Amino acid sequence: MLTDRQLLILHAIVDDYIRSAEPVGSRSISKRDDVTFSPATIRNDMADLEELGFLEKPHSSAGRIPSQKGYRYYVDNLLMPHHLTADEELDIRSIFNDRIREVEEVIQHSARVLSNMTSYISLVLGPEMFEATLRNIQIIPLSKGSAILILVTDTGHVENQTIVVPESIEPADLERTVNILNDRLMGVPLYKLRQKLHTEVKSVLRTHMQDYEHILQMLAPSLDIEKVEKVFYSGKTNILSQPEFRDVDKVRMLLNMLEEDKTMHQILRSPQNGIQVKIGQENNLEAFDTCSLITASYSIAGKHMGTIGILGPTRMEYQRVIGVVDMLSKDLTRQLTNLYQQG
Amino acid sequence: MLTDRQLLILHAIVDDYIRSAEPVGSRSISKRDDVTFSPATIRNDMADLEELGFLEKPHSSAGRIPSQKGYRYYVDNLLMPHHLTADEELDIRSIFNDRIREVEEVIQHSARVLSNMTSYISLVLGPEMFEATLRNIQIIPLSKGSAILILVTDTGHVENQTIVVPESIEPADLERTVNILNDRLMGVPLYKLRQKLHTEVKSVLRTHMQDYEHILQMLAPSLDIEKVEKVFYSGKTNILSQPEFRDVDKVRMLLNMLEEDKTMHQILRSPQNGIQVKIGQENNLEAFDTCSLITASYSIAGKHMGTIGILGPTRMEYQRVIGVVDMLSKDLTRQLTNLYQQG
DNA sequence: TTTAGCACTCGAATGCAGTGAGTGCTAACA
DNA sequence: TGTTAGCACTCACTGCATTCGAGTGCTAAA
Repeated sequence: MLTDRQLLILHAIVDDYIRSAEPVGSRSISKRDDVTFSPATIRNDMADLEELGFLEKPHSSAGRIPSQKGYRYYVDNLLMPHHLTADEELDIRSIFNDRIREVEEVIQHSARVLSNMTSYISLVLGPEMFEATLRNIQIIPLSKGSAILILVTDTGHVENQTIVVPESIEPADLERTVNILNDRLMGVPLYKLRQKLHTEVKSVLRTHMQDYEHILQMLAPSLDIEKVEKVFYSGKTNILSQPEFRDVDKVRMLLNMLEEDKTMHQILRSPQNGIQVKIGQENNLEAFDTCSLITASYSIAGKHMGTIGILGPTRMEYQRVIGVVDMLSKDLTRQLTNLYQQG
Repeated sequence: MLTDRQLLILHAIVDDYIRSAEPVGSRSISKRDDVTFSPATIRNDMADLEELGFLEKPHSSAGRIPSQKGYRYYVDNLLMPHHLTADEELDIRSIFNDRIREVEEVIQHSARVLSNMTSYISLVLGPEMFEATLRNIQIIPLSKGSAILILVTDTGHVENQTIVVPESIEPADLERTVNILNDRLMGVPLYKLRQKLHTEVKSVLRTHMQDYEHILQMLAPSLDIEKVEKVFYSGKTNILSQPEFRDVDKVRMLLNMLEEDKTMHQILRSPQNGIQVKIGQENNLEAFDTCSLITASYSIAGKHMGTIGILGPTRMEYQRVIGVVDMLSKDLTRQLTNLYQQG
């Protein structure tokens, strides 16, 4: 177990390093108000902390920097809860000041605010529309052979696609089809649409419509909702101000990774509630070896919607970021639930 | 006027510099197959070209690099038309291979292909829905106090917003309202919706609906379509491979500029037809001083839709990029027109 | 157990030749 | 008169030696 003094020193080193990005020496720590020991004493404890794996030396004549294990201990045991400043509260409030027009708009706005507040990269997954249920379906004829198919979910998400309408199908047929679809598919989760289409809807269509084969063919590809959701980012350029990203190659590696939708999707998809902190190699991704990821999920009426998070260097202001992300995810959940809860 | 030899040398220097990004010396030019003069002769012409402003020296003992004026002359007078390679044609074709589900999807896909082909940043403005006309309007009730309003344009664009529904309005009222709106607003350009709402629609609503004031209030903000369209990018990280962007500060300046939607919007908005090439300071934007922008517009059935383009260093492969952008914009126009032309 | 003292380490900064790619100028040449 | 060979000159870049200083580890004294 670590002694009180070792804890104090570890805490001081992490704090200092997060602020300055420079290796921390024994002398500078001994000068802090909350530290009363001499540099030599601190050096001894630093050597111990290094042996235990909490600190590392960039080279033998430099100060110490926290290791990944050091950050982990700091986050798990030393962190005090963060009380949002008045400015921070205002920033978060500002998201909900405007009239909410669209869920996605709010989420993206949140990402923007988050990256501005923290100077790191903010990431957003969702809203997760896969498990949402269908509220309404529309087909709007556009030209001779094409129409727009629109799906509205109970969470207010709108999905639209162009579909090709076979010659043989009349506007009146489309109208009847839409009525049948709304009648039979309302309340069905999106991922079950395809299946329902080929069972229940098929048999109903057969009894009512002459050309039901063509209609089925027209609808099938559109109702096969894919599971891939886009990941949104804000503040990608923020990391360019961080000293650990002075190196263009490192920046490129990181930014390229962010373009890999599948990987990022996987990393962000965490149905777990509450704040999650992944430090350095805990992300299991080479490009993120020197980054930390702080995420929280948001939901609508208890239904998991997506994830919002912050990506920064391992040398990150954990306390503040955790506080802000936590608050924002809770506010999001409350406000969206408020707006969309089943009435 | 420039002599033939000077033209040859200017051409050679620009070509070489575009390839190598290194100042070009007289000796290396004299070694080219198409050049038969000695380095000394070439030096004389280089001095002349410098005096005329077509070339510059980074420092007195280095080779020459093209000036902005040099690039301009190169683009205007020396460039040969580019014949697309088989691979390039394939890449462009690939955009239209998949079933087209959405205009925006195609446009963004185009941007991605374009940035991959060129290794520069591709930008896309549009599709321009401001002048599109309304094809259909829907209001889908969501919960007690909220609904989704959906606008479909003749170009297949779908716009949706959440609206707040006053307590006093019944579902039946909404349905009647939608019918009136479709009856009166179909074919109206989006930018005239607001005006029409307060004149024609207002008077019709008054005669049919008891609570028309509330309904107007509910609709007004949603039909006030803003003119701001988003600019999409692809390949932002590509410039990190360019030697002129070794400097993180320069990268940050450029990428930050790309986030300024208003400025970028203005820069890309050019109703002019055909290829446009803006070199360096011609962009009138400090962050773009060492960049060139190549743009072309695309349209649907003769109606201007948006702009697609490439942003790279002034040391850009003009010939190839111009060829590719030109081809793509024409293909886009053809394919989209095909799909959405008034039937 | 803590601290003062001291030798030691090593990266960063500085100064200084040497190198070489490139230039401009002059004089000779076709 | 236009072209070219020759040559002195410029200047970024590289490598090397030197200094500087922040920081360490160790030892011995308090």
